[in-house]
Amino acid sequence: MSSLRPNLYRSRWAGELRAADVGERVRVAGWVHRRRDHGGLIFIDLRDTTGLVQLVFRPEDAPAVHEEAGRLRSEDVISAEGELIAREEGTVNPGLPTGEVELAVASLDVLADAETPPFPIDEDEPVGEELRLRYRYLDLRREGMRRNLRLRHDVVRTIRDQLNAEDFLEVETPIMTRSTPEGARDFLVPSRLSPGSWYALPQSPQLFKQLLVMGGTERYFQIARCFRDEDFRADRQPEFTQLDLEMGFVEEEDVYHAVDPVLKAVLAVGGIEVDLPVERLTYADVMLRYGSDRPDRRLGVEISDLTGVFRNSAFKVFSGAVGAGGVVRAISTGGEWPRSRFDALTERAQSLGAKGLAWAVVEDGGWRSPIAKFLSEAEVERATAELGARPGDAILIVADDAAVAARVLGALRVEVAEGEPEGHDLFWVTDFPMFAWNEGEGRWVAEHHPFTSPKGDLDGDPGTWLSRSYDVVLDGWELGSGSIRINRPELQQKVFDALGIGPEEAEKRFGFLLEALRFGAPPHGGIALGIDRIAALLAGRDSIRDVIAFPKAASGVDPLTGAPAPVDERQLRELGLKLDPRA
RNA sequence: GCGGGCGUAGCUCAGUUGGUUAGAGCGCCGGCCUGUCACGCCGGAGGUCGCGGGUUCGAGUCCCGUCGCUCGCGCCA
Repeated sequence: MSSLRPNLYRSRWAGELRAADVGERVRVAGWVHRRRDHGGLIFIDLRDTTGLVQLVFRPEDAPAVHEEAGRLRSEDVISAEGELIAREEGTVNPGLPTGEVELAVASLDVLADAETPPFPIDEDEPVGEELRLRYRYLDLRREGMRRNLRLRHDVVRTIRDQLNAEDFLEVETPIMTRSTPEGARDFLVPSRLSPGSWYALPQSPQLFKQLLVMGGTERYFQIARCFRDEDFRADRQPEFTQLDLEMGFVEEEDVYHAVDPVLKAVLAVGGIEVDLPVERLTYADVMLRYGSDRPDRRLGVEISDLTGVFRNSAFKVFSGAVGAGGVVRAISTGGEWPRSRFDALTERAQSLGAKGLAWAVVEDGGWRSPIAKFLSEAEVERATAELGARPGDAILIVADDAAVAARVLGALRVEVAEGEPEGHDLFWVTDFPMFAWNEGEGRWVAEHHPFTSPKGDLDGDPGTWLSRSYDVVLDGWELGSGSIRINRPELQQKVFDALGIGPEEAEKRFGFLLEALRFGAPPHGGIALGIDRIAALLAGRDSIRDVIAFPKAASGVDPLTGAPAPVDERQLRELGLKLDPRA
């Protein structure tokens, strides 16, 4: 901490006092972190935002102050003044930055009393999350959260520094905007002045950043809050923060060129070194080899395609799947498992949508497996070779359509991987399919979003189109995602058409975008990086809640404020709203 | 919407095959203690075993329901 204006409460930061300051009259202020009352001597560890310093109260120095110190309790707020003294030899605490000194307190002000906290502040032992969130202001006093918030700050500051140096302009976009239902569910805000009409909170500043570039802001960024009304995960909150970025007159390489150094600088905040340029893999490649578009490659196990081996197999489960347009894929990994492990994995595979899971253990003469008797020697031999499996290895095989096989084996490879992954793994995934078929709705939906430039045979089957989009993945986490956007209205409408959004509906929902495109939009593209996820990863936390000051609990409520909460009848009336009595 | 795990003292947890008065560590309260830094020693208070029902002579433990928390699936362009 650099500057400090000495005032009524403090003349110095507690955590910055050093041997060089010995002899100085010092006043410090903060919370009672811990007390050690020896009856005679009393020691108090005083905590402020910079750290701890030991206060010592000696009855022979100031009897009244000593007596008052005896009444101090954890988390009382105090200001203490006295001479900073050197600790005697043998009483130095090498574990504390201020361990060579202590403050001999001559006067003490108790600024506020504290009730006993519901959980310990002075140690980072795990505490139930709901309790932590209910008393978040206490949780934030703890070392772990203080470190996490600092880390997050460093991440954001690094991003700003980097982009400022590259002449990006930070621009704010609206929080109250228009609902453009395509993708996640919107949070809605009723309009008092236009009863029956609603604002929506932005799922991302997507359209605004495109409009900014069309508006001549060729390099835009924002640390943007985004809102999505979907169910929670450890890495998903209804409101979250993105680095949102967009550039004009660019192709993919320009975006990588701009973002790679940002990634390098940001990850360096957490001590992660990466070499540039960041590696690039295609979607088709990662889906085949890892069964996921955001694989953790450090786990080692890779998926092998055995479709060719079993195309004409006498085992109809395999050849039948291939005949129906599906695939046969497998993973192999070391270790002989009990039957129960295979049963459990089969159950897991089925819960992920597989019809079944074939398994085998490689032995010298062939496979020990319930399906071994259906397979020819040649098939077993080729499959074993393809997998690179050795005697003792377990093999898990899925025969299904490609998407199911990828999903199931992608999950199983994570499940069977052994040991803690070491190091870090950062890469781009490129060449995503433009659309995914939504079984439930019976239509194509955009894999990224409908403003992404497609590529491939645009006169052919939309299912074969690829998109000019890219994700960046670190250690199995999707850190961000972006694309080169459409900059011509007729191509935009073509994509809308493929999505089943006719000209009339497109005009209604996205008319302002189509109109803007007609006024001369440069080729443009950008990306959004998840700040919460990056911070959580660098902090070594599984949950982004640990890097958000005031997150919602997994149930969607804020245990601290009680949000969401009912509102007054009067407020509803003003908004022209009436609750459905059935609700 | 679906599935897994959890719910016992303020906190973190243990609790055997269903069996006496439900325990531990930390915290809290009181006492003692002048060099501690996870201070130490002595003593003490503190429980709707999430809630409701059931089985049983007897339930923290078994069964059913329900609520809450959490992780995942669906969902999340």
